Amino acid sequence: MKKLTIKDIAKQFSVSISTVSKALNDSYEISEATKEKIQKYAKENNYKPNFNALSLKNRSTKTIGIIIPTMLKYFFAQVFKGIEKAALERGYKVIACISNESYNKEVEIIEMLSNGSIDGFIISLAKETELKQNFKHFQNAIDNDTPIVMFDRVAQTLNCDKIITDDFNGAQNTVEYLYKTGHKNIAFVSTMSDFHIGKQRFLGYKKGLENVGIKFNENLVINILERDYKKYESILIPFLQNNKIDSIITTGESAAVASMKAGIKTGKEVPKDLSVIPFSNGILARHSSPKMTTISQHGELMGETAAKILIDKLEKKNKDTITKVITTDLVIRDSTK
Amino acid sequence: MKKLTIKDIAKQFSVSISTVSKALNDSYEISEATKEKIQKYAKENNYKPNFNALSLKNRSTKTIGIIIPTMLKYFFAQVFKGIEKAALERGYKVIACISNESYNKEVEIIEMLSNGSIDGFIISLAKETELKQNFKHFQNAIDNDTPIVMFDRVAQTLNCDKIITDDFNGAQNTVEYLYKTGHKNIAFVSTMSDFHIGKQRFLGYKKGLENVGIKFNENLVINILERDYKKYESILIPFLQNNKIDSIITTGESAAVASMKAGIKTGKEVPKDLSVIPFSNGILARHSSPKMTTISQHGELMGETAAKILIDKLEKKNKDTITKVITTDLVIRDSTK
DNA sequence: TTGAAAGCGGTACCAC
DNA sequence: GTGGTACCGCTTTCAA
Repeated sequence: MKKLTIKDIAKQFSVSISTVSKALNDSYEISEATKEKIQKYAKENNYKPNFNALSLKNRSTKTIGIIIPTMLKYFFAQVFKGIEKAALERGYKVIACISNESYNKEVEIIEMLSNGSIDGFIISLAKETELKQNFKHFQNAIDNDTPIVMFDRVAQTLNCDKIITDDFNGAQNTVEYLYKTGHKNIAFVSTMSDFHIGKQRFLGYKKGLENVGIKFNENLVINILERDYKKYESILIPFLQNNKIDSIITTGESAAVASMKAGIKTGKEVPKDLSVIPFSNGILARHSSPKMTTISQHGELMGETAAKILIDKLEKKNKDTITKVITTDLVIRDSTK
Repeated sequence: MKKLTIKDIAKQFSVSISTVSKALNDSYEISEATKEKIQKYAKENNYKPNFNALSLKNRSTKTIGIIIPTMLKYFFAQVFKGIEKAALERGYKVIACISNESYNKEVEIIEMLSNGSIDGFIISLAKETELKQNFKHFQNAIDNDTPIVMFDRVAQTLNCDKIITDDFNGAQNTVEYLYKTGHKNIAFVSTMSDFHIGKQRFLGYKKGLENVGIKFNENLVINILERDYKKYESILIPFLQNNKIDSIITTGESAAVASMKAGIKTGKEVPKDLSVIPFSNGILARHSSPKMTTISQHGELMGETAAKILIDKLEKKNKDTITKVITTDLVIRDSTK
């Protein structure tokens, strides 16, 4: 069964295609009688205006391109959910692409979609791209009138809308919280020291220490490569043995789980002897034992916000370039005393 | 900067648009000299044939529509990764939509995309749809020449390609494995007894018991509603107290984590007194303590397979309706003795 | 109130 | 080797 077109309907009623088009769009030019019968027929036969014809005509696809490093991390899946939801509400579709942390893949995807497939992009940087600090492919898109909204891992030097987590304050507040609940030897475990957001979290940690009057001790900071995820525990055990530590802030969940395990293996009880708080987005935190207190990031809200800002821009409801900060919340569970 | 079109190039060199079109497509009709200069100019100015014009002309969008219940479960994220990868390799884009387990949302999405936006669908049923067993919206799409490939949660009664996990054998083999490693009181915890795949897993469990000569005991089977996920542990504690159980197979990760916790709270050691094996897709299993032995599902492979089968169908490389079974693997970790 | 025709950006057939 | 033109499905202006 071939799809019904305006032409078919026109033939059916022996009228012109313009009459049908106007009738379907409820134009005042067309008589009630004609409109009614055409609309009825269209509905009954499940007529749908062809997407590509419309997009061609309108020079607008009502489609958003998403480029994210992975869908396997809960945070990104959450953001995606938010984007998809907000987009659909406003009649937009979402083409989702995975960069796999690769610069080349990112470039390819932009190329592929820069042919009128999409009206705008929502992007979080691939690790490689962030290290390279090469944003030509994005600048290109922007120059071609394709707006970009970046979230979480954003290109500092690129002039586009941005949604970021309040990483600095998140870390700072957490240090203060730990201090208030009786911790004096607060360690910082980072698996993203190369990333801008990793640096912000570290700076927030330092500032937090300063605020409560604890002297910064670089021995209590450890940077681990994310790709060494299998060795987290074996790296953290000596770290805990060789230093006096009563609490740990980590930049992610896996490192927090490993910290708790390392703590237990070095004879500490969580949270009695060791409190652990990750920046996190939920899934492991809620299933570990004990369940973890987290610096929660509101991924879904980030996604919704990104979509709204992009669509506002596409529909000219907003012309300025804005950077929106989404605050973090400390969600208290059982890994802190 | 407006996007370059064939017309612009034609004007630039004072030739006709057909000449440009042919030159860009490297037609033998055009002189080398002309081809060269036009191709060079196009490349330098980043010319890209307009997607919507092409789709309109070719009646093919090279785009796949995905409808899945959620992206927050690791399994679905894995499948998505596989689809996206395989699709991109063959020059296809992917529009991803979330049904949120809702029948109405599923219908809406199909409606939205059935206007020439996509060439075919890859779908995993929303829970509501599976309960309703109402597949009209899918049948509609198929009747309109839009092929559908279903995976994991498939519509039994719908005539379309399907990719399924070998749930029955996965459970059966696991029972046999547990028996061989010295377990006699094997329990079955299901959080998807309403789903077809849940039933298959249960039947496989029963068959496995039969194979090794253990009499089926319905007291060792418990069905929990997934929405009661917060109560898993409190439901499982009496289950473990009131029955003699030395091992548990669960249909999902969360229930397995809860089983281990319940086991510990009732004085059992994992895996010494209690072995736990979930059907699973990895993330919690690898971070729990102890790490869990799993019946692994190969989500990414499922996704790749689904994409390939759909694209083969779209490109007429395959006309038959096929059902492909992806086998499970028992991945041994530390939750079994 | 209805219809003809141009145009969105391409491709491809047919003339020249 | 190059150009004219119809067509993909739809909207919109202008004329009837």
